[in-house]
Order: sequence, then structure tokens, then C-alpha cells
Amino acid sequence: MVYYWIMSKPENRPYSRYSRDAVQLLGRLIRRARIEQGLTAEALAERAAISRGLMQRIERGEMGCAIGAVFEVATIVGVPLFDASPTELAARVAETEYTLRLLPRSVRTSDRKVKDDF
Amino acid sequence: MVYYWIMSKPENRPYSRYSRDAVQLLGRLIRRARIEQGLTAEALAERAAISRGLMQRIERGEMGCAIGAVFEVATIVGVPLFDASPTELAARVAETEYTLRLLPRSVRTSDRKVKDDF
DNA sequence: GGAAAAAGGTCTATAAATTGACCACAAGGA
DNA sequence: TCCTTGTGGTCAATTTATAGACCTTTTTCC
Repeated sequence: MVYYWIMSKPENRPYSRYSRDAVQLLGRLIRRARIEQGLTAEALAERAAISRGLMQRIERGEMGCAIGAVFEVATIVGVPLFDASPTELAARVAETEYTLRLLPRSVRTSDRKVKDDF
Repeated sequence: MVYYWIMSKPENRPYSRYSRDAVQLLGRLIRRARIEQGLTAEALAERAAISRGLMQRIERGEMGCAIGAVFEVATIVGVPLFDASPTELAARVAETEYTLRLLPRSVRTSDRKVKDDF
């Protein structure tokens, strides 16, 4: 059994400006909050249980960082996600969960038309 | 020259409930938007230039997914990031960039007090 | 200006993410 | 009901991310 791999490279993926801006903004907001709170990059990294190198990549807004690490750091320095408080966040999770149960679990594409002009 | 590595494992990192909820919410919002638009997971993955497996992990809200991939998918299905339009996002990036230039570039920890009761 | 310390970069090794194929099953339409 | 197809999972191979040590450059305070 022989396999052939034609891997696409995540670092060379075509990102839209919107998602790129969002990642960059998050990194900058984290950096700003950290400095305003008088936290060292190393100190913040230690709190988030990550390395200082990853901390720098997060603040630089690199697309390859694990979303969990980025969100965790944002949480620690108080950068709100989805403009929501912890309570509101939990509520929205439950709400979306409920809505999802009302939708079909699989999508039929037989004769469906999809906009391709994104 | 011998080195010893004591690697911490990202998948076993201690995440706060807030960041975990945020990642999960994003995944659910993406799934909801995808289904409402009649897109199959495979079709959406293809548009984002990622694999179907990664698409599933994103919708499941796993913490290890690259933030770039998650944000890109969210962008494609129209889930807003930071509750901002593309124009607003760019504006906030520029604004934060400006604020950052006004702050010190390094933090002095000599005698600084930091809240540890997060 | 000088010292101390933060920040930034490099390098190696390893853990993890991602891919693409394959398989099983559930779900929706005729 | 049947049958197509989306979804979900596994697995091996490979790329990538991450950690930790080290070094250099800024930056801040005295």
C-alpha cells in the first residue's frame, strides 16, 4: 500500500485581509494590556504556561499559533473575547448549542446553489 | 553538548473556562453559519484551503487549531470577529498600533506589584 | 554614560498539528 | 425502504509549532 502526500503548507496559506487583521489586532491588544499592567513578556508567558518565544509570536500576530494559547493569554490580561463577560460567553455557548440542535445535522448539496463570489 | 528537554504538552495545558468557552463558541458559530448557508464541511474546508479533518476540529472547538485557520473559516462563513466590519477592524488595528507607540517598549519589574489573584 | 534587564532572534530537538486516504455509519431525499 | 452522501473516526507520513538554552540588541533607570 503506497501513499502519496501533497501537503499544503499552513504558513503559505492564502489568508484574507479580515482574518489577518483580526489576528494582528488580538496580538496588539494583548501586548498593550500586558504593558499597561506592567507585566513582562516572560512573566505573562509563565502564567499562561507557555514559552516566551510563543508569547512573542502571539503578540506579533502570527497565524500559526494555537488558538487556545492566544485566547488563554488574552484572558489572563483581560482582553475580552466576543465582547462578552464570562457569564455572557457561557450563555451564548448554550444558546448556540440550542440553535444547532434545531438545524439538520448534515447538508444536502444535490441541487443547492452556493454563492462562489466571496 | 547535551541538552535535556522537559516539554510541556499543549494539549494538557491548563485552560481557563473563559478561553475554552470562547473557542467552543467560535466553533459552534462557524458550524451554525455553515449549515445555514447549506455548505458541506468538505466544501467549506476546500474554500479555506484546509483539510476536512481540521474543519471538524475547528467546529468541535479544539484548543490546538491554528488561529489563522479558525479565523479564516469564520471569515468565509461571515462570523464577525471582534464584532467589527472589515473597515472597523482595520481602524482598530491602526488605533492600537498608535497607542502602542506611546507606551514604553519594555517593562521594568524592579519593584512593581502585580495582582496574582486572577 | 553605564549597568541591569527586557526584548528579540537563532538553533536543536521533540511534541503536536495537519494532511490525505480509507472505512463505518448516520442522515436525508426519492 | 433504499440509496446517495455528508459526517465522523482512524492511521501513517510529514510539516509545523513549541520549548528551552544561548546570544545580541535595545531600553530603561540610576
